[in-house]
Amino acid sequence: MLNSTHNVENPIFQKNFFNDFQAIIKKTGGAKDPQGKPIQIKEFSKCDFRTIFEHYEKLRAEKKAMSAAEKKAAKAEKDAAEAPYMYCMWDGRKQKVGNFRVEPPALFRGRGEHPKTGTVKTRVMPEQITINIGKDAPVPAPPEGHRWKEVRHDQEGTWLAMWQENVNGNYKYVMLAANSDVKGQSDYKKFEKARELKKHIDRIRKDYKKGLKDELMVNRQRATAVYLIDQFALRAGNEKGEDEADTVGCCSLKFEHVTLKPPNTVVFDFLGKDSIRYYDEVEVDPQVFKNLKIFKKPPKKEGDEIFDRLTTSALNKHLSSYMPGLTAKVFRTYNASYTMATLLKKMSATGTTPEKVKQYNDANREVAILCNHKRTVAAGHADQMEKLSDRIKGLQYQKWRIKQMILALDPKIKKKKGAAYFELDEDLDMEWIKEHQAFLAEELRQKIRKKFDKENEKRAADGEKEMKAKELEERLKAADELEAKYKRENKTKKVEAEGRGPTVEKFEGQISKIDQRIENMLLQAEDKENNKEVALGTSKLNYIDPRLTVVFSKKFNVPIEKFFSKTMREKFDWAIKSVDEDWEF
DNA sequence: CTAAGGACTTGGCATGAGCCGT
DNA sequence: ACGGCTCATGCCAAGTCCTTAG
Repeated sequence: MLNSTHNVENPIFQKNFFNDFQAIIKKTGGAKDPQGKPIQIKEFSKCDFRTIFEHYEKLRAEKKAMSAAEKKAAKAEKDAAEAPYMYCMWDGRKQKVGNFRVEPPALFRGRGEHPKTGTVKTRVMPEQITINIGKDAPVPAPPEGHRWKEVRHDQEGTWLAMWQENVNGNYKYVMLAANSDVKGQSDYKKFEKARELKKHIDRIRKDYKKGLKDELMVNRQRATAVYLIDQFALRAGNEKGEDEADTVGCCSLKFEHVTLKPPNTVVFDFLGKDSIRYYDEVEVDPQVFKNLKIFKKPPKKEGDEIFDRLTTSALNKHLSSYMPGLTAKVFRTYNASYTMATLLKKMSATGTTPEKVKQYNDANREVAILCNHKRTVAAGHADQMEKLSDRIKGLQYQKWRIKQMILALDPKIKKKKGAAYFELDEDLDMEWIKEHQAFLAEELRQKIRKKFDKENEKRAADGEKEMKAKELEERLKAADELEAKYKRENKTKKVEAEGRGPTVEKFEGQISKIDQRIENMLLQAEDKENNKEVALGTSKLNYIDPRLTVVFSKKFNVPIEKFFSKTMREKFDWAIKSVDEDWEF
């Protein structure tokens, strides 16, 4: 991780790591110099860990350098070693296990400004691990010379093994994979619960609207919080400890996270789960605005909680009075799925498959934005967009040339199709075209060289004589000719018909193919740009009722594979086989 | 009531397999 | 067949929420 400068330069990371490092050095007999004399290690900045880093770099390089056959063999070996742990028997049925590997030792990183970043996460020993297994099942043997912490026969829990991690004292569980029966059932239950909320939502909304004016401050705070959770899909916001990153949700919002702009605009600006920034400027119900103003009234100041009379458990207790099992997070599921359902319903079934997929993704994106699912813009995003637009332009240019070839075959077509048809696209100018032509020529040269080298390699291998450099030069002339041809075309604005037996029909066929490719790439480009800082995966995986996607797929006749990957199809198997196209959320 | 314990879902991101255009 | 790139997948951290203890 020496290349992970973002972490390594963080002073908290350094301090936490160095404390643990010194303790471990001490515990393992102290440090020695090359002569074997004991020495004290006192300063992090004087330590050079590069040899460790280089060691791992070397291993990486070796792995990368393996031949395809070696890689295949290594993978087969790994698969064989893992095979016994991949599945378990659950009530007599074979089920896939999710995370069957214990987490290896590492430096804890955490997200955001985590006070414990850099701490050494130690190796988990069998003595720390509790096994949960059927009463009559044979207990798997711990590693030689070790024993399990405990063997339990808990019928209620869904975990197979459990341990406590040393950095934060969190529990870690080995559970079944997402495609297992238990996980599928609980997923189904989750969405059914959200659907049930539909029957109560009007009453709840009416109630909290009324509650916004409640005399009792506790109730008024509660109603305001439910309003925010329902309208803006905020998380519940449990209290957090001193030794965790400072993030908030609804109930833990602080004074400085909410700015009021009269008459009724509210600006939210805070770090939510995973220290992801939530920023939104919204108009709210006038009474909500008034309430927030009251909740922020002096002597309240920065650092104080807005909902000081409210806890998540009180809020959830209240919610459960409307409907058993109703909690804050159900609103997120409900509103996400409801939004998706509404958007999908509005769609028309016209267009090509990529267009329908894009429409679906657009709806998916709206849900992701609602849930504030973000990602950092990929490092090469701008470059990638540039490249994509160049490829589109390249196709437009290619199309223009083919059109000129049609004219070369039959100049009379110009009148028939209209002159505009044969004009250059407006985003192509001569400067770009010249650059592009140079690029195409260079590309051709590279190709020729590569082919030449390859043929020579083959000749050498077969014991034949290699071709001379002269031959390469000869071949490279093709690129020069191409350049000359472009030059001529630039001058005369005419393009000779290329290919064997060129006909207008053939060219038109090529053009419509290019048109289709351009269309697809434009969609792709738009999607990419819109998605640069929105993560669609989380909402698709956890919030949008998969049955909505199945219905859309059936109704609009788009294969489900366009929306769900293989693992997702397995996870949502219960949904895929349960609904027809009339199903509604 | 609060705090801690415990079990489960949700979340972003690194990575590596496989896909796609050439 | 190959290399670049995309996207699926695994990883594990960080939430939610229930239960239990005091």
